[in-house]
Amino acid sequence: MNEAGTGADASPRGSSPKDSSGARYVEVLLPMPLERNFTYALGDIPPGTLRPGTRVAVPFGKSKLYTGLVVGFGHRAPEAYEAKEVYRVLDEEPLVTELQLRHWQWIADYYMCTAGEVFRTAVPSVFLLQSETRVMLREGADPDEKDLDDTEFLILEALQHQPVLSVGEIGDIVDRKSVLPILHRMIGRDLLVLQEKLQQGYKPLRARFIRLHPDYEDQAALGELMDSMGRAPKQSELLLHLFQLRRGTDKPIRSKVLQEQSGTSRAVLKALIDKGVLEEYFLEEDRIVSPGGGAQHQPPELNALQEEALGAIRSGFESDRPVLLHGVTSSGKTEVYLRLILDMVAAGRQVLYLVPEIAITEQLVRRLQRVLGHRVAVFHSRHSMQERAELWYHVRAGEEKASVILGARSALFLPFADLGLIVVDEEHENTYKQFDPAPRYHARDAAIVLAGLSGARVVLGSATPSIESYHNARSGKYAYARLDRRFGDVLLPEMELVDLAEQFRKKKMQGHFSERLREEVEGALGQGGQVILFQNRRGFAPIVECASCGHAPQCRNCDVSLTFHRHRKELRCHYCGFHRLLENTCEACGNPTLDTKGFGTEQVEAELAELFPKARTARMDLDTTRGKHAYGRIIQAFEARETDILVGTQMLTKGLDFRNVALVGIMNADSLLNFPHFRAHERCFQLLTQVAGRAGRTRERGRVLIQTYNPNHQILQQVASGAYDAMYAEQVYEREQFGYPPALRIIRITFRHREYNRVGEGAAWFARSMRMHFGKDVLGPEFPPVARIRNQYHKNILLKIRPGSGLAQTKNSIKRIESSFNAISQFRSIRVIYNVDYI
DNA sequence: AGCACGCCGACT
DNA sequence: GTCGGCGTGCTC
Repeated sequence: MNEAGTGADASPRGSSPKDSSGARYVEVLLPMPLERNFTYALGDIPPGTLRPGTRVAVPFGKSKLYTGLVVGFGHRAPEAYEAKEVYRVLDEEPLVTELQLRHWQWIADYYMCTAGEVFRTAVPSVFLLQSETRVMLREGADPDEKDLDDTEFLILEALQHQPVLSVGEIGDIVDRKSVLPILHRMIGRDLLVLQEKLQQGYKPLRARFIRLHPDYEDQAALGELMDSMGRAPKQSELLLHLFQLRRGTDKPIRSKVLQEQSGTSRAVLKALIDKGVLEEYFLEEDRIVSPGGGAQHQPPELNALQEEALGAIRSGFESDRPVLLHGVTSSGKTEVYLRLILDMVAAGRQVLYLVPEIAITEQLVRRLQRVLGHRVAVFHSRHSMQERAELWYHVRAGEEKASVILGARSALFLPFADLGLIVVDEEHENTYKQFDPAPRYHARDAAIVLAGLSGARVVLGSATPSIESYHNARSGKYAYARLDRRFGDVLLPEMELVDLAEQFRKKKMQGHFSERLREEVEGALGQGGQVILFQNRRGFAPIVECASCGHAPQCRNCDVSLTFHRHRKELRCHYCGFHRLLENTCEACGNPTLDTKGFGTEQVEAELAELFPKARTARMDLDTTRGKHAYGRIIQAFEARETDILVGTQMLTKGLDFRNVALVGIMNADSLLNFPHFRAHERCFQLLTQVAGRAGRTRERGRVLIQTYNPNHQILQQVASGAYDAMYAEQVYEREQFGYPPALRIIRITFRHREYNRVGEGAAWFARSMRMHFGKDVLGPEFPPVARIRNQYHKNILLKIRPGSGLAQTKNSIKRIESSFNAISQFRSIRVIYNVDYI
C-alpha cells in the first residue's frame, strides 16, 4: 500500500442516490463475487423504511432468497429486464453504516475483488440469511401408485411420516445427489409444493425470570397466602427461597437459580405460576459476559522514556498521521497504548485494538481489563455466531461495554459508531494480510484507511517494524516514536552465534544440540531458570528418504514430500492434510532403509528427553495446540514453572510475556535464511529478534544462542547486535536494486487449474498480454515452490508497479486483460487470483 | 457463488 | 438405457 490516509477515492461505484424519498427501486449488494449490484422493486414497501446498509431478503436466481444490502435507490424501472420485488426488509436500523460501505468499496477496489466478497467476510454469517427450500405434499394430491417410480414413491412415503422436509433431507433419503429435477417433475404432476423458508438469524438470548405477582406484594395478602400454603410444603419452601433471594437486592431472579436454590422441581414452580402467585417474565441478556467486572485499577505508571514516547505519539496525532511506535521487546509499549486508549475512552470514542492472533492474547486481555474493566470486549473467531452478532449491535450502538474492541484482523469490519483510535500491535506480522479467500486485504493498511474515513488516530507498534512501515516513518508519511530501552532497564539478552559446521567437525554435536547449547541449557536449568527452544518446523523430521534408492514419499494431492510425525507414526502433508501410516519398507524399492532427514519440534523434544532426562519439557506447535484450550494450558504450565523447557515453532514469538526465561535457543537459523522470498531476510530478523526477546524479561539478563551453519551471515550478525537500522538500510538498498517493496508495489496473479498444461498456457498468454502494457515489469509466469496443492496446479505472475505509474489504471488494464482471457474458452475454467501487495 | 441446462463417458 | 461428470451462461 498505501493510499492510506491520502484521501484515496473511497466513494462507492455507481451513482444511485442515497436518498430514499419517493424511490420505487433499490440497488442491492449481494454477498457473492458478482461484479454488479442488482435492482429490485420495492412493491408496497415504504421507501422511508430503508437506508443504505439496511438488509433485505431478495429472490435471486431460480428461486432462492438471499440477504442483500441496500446501497442505493432508483425511481425508474429498469428498461432491459423486469426487476423482482424485495421479499422482506430485515432491519429497522441499517446493519451496516455508510462509512463501512465506503470502506468496503475501497477494499474491493484496492485489493481487486468485488464488494460482495468484502460484504461476505465483513458480516457475521448469522446476518446472511438464506432460504432453505422445503418440500411438502400438495394438499388433496392423490398419487396413483402405479404412476410412480421407486424414487418418487420413496419421497411421497417419507412425506407421509414427516410433512415437511428440506431438499437436503430428501437427498439423504433417496441417496442421490441431484433431487431437484425429480422434485420439479413431481411438482409438475401436482404432487408436491415447495416453499422457501428463511432460516432464523440472530436471536437475542432470553432468560426466564420469576417474580411475585403484584397482587401479593402487600403484607396482608402475603400473610394470607403463606397461611394457605399449609398443604403445599414444597410450594411454601420455594416461596421462602424467593424471599431470601430478593432480600437486599433489586436484581431480577432467575428461574433457574430459584429452582436450584430451593431444590424443587419444575412442577412446583409451574403450579405457583398457574395459581397466579408467581409471574414469569423474560429478559434479553448478554451472551458476552466480560470477566473484567467493575474492578478498575489505575493504569501502570510510565517511566520517563514511555512518557517521552507518549508525547511523541500525541504530537504525531496532531499532524494527522499514523504513528509508528518502534519499541524493543519488553519496553512497555502496552502501557503506552493504555494511556492513549484511556484518553479516547474518556472522550467517549471507541478504540479498536488489533492483534495478529487473538487465540494467544489472554495475557493482554487481562492487562487491559485490569484498567478498563468491562469496557473491553474481545472479538474472537471462537465466539459463536450469535455472540458475534451481539457484539456487532453493541459496537454499532456505541455501548460502553464495546468501548474498546480487541480482535484479530476481522474486527476491522465491526460497525463502529464513533471510532477514535486504532492500535495495530505487532504491525510487522504477516497474519495481518489475509491470504486465501478474497478480499486479500492487509488489516494494517485497511485500518489506516478506515481511520481516515472515521477521523480516528492510528498507532502501529512493533519491536521490529516492517520495512514498509519504517520506510513510511522515514519518509514522513508516518510519525515516529521510539522506545529503545527495556522496561525496568532490563538488558537486552546477550546473543551468541554457534557455528554448527565447526561443532560437527569437532564432533561436539549430540543430535541437534551443540556443546555450547547443552552447556547453556544445563546452566540455565541449574539456576532454576526456564528455557525456550525454537525450531521453525513442526513434526519429527520434515522428510523421510530411502537410503537405498533416495525415494521420498510424496503427497498424492500436492507436490510436496510428506512430513513424518512420530507421535502417530504417520506421514502428513502440511498443505492439504493428507496423511497415512509410515510403512517399514520403501514403497519404491522395497528395502527397509527409510531414514529421516532434517528435523522438527518433535525430534527436538525427543532428543531433550535423552540429554536432559530430568527436565520437564513441553512442545508448542500447530499439532499440540489444536484443541480449544490446549494453547492456554501449555502457556499456563510454563508460567507456573511446571515446565522447564518449552520447544516450539514461531508460535512462541507472538506476544508472550514470560518472566523467568534464562535462555532462548534457536536450533537452526539457516532454514529461515535460505527461504526463497524477497522478504526472507526481513522475516528472519523479525522472527529471531522476537524469539530472543522472550529471554530475560525481569532483572536477570537473558541469553540467546543461535545455532547456524552461517555464523557470518549479515542478517544473523545484525540480529545478534540488535542492529535494526543496519538491517533496514541493507534491505531497502537490496529491494531498490531488485525492485521490490517499498521501492515498488507488487501484485501477484495466480492461475489455478487441475490440468498442468492448461495453467501453463493460460498463464503464458496472460503474461504475454501484460508485457504489451507493462514490459519488463512483468515477471514469470513461474511455478511456485509447491506447484500442485489439492490436485490444482498453480502458476504465478508478478507485476511490479513503479511509483507514480497510476495504480488505478494499472488495475483497469489487468481487468481488461482478464476479460479477453475469459473470452478464450479453453482458459475460462482457469481461476485467476489477484493478490495486491503480496507479502 | 449457486443453479440449470446441455453435452459426454460409465455403470445399475 | 440412466447417472453424474463438468463446461457454460445467468442471475435484477
